[in-house]
Amino acid sequence: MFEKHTDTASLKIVEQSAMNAITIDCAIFGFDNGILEVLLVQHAEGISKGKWGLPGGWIKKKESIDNAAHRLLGELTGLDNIFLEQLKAFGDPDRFPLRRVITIGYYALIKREDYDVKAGFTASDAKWYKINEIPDLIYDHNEILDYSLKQLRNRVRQAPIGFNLLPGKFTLLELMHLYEEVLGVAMDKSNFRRKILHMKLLLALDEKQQDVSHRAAKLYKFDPEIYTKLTEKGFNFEF
Amino acid sequence: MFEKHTDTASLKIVEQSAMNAITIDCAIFGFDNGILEVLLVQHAEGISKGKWGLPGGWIKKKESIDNAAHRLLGELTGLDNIFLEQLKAFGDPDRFPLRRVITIGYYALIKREDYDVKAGFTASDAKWYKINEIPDLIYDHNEILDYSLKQLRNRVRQAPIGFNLLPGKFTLLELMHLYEEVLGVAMDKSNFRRKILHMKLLLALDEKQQDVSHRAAKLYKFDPEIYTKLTEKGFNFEF
DNA sequence: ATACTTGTGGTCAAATTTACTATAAGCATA
DNA sequence: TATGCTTATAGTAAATTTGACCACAAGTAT
Repeated sequence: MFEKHTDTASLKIVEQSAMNAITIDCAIFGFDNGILEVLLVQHAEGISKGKWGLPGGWIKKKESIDNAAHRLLGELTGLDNIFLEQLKAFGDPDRFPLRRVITIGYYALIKREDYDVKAGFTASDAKWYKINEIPDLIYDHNEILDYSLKQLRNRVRQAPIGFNLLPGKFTLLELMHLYEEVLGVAMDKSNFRRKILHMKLLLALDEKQQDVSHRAAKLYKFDPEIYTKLTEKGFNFEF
Repeated sequence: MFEKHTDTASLKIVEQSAMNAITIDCAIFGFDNGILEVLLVQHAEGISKGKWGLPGGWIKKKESIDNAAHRLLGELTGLDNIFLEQLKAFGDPDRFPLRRVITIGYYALIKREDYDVKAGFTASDAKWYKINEIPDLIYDHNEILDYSLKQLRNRVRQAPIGFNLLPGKFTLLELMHLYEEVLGVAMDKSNFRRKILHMKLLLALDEKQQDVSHRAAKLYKFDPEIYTKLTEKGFNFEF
């Protein structure tokens, strides 16, 4: 289970089977209604009781740090095969108030439609926050989150990881809005359409939007085969 | 002092004042005569005696990991203010043979003209290796080095960090050769010249090459002021 | 004086980007 | 059913950038 960050309590939680000076903290991004959000969890006890932070936890002695991150992520969201990348290690000597703990930051992208808060986490435990309405977080979690966002903005321009935030089928305009929101820029829909279609990374489906009060747009899906072919040759996702 | 990697010996080296399950390993790149090289150090004792690896060391209890990396780098090369960036943490459970140790990878770029192997490191202790002539390294250091190289190739296209490998004054062709070597591509000197000058990132000096047996090229230097201005606006260093 | 090497300044066609305009398709309302 | 509203989709023309060249300049070496 992802630890609900605690202070003194967390010290007791470290079992024999876990590394005791290294944690994992993860910024989980979701995209809902055109808005980029991040999943935060609330401290249950300790000196930071009531404060919010990134979900995190300990690394077991026998698992790799990537595995630990995937395990923790699965325990919190119930999701497997989530897009997850390591950011870097954060190691200020007094980032953690009680003793020296280095944390390894990760960021994850999930499809909100698949997500469901798991048992053990009530609505008051875990909550989505808009990325420009982030409160004061515990420890150095604001710094980690800022870095995550920076990294997300960089990576999204290098590789088509943005798809991990969208449902399986999406319209070109939804995709464009995602890029606009993540990168914080305005785009021209006509030019975006031309550019993205020209990459041949999308598969046009024989399906259209439903229940919209205007002309329905064609739905597309992302073609992972073509993607891997393109990444081998190296390509650029600038907009 | 950067540890000359040892196995059993290194365990004793960890003093009270250092974290005992986290190390730092650093890929130090240099550019000499048109060739990209990396600085490796040799094991003095232990089960990997004679094998080469990345220089590394322990993190003191009271220093940040960035500071630790800078300190270690200074101890080995005698250089301050070196360009240094964290890569990420490497944490396979059995990457280190004797117990669980997570390492934080860094990469650094240094100007070979400034570099001098420090006392305590003889020629047989530390040596520059061409990046396509890397031997089998200890532990997971080949993986770390591969990742460094990948990161260097990525970063060099995003930001003008390549300058950290060149002397203070350089010709446009030297700069181009650096990019050709790092990225492994061939470029057109005329087009390169046009593109790089168009960025207005270089300051033309009133000086020319000396002692060359052909027409001397104009020397340029990198203008950090213009660079910071440009980075704020965001720019692209693709070639 | 001549050949040789590298530096520097161009050209031109192709490709891409940017800023628009125009039309199509569907829904909502009068 | 006609009219307008909204979004989807297609196109166009100018500006910019790229890629593949060529030509001459400025030095060295013979």
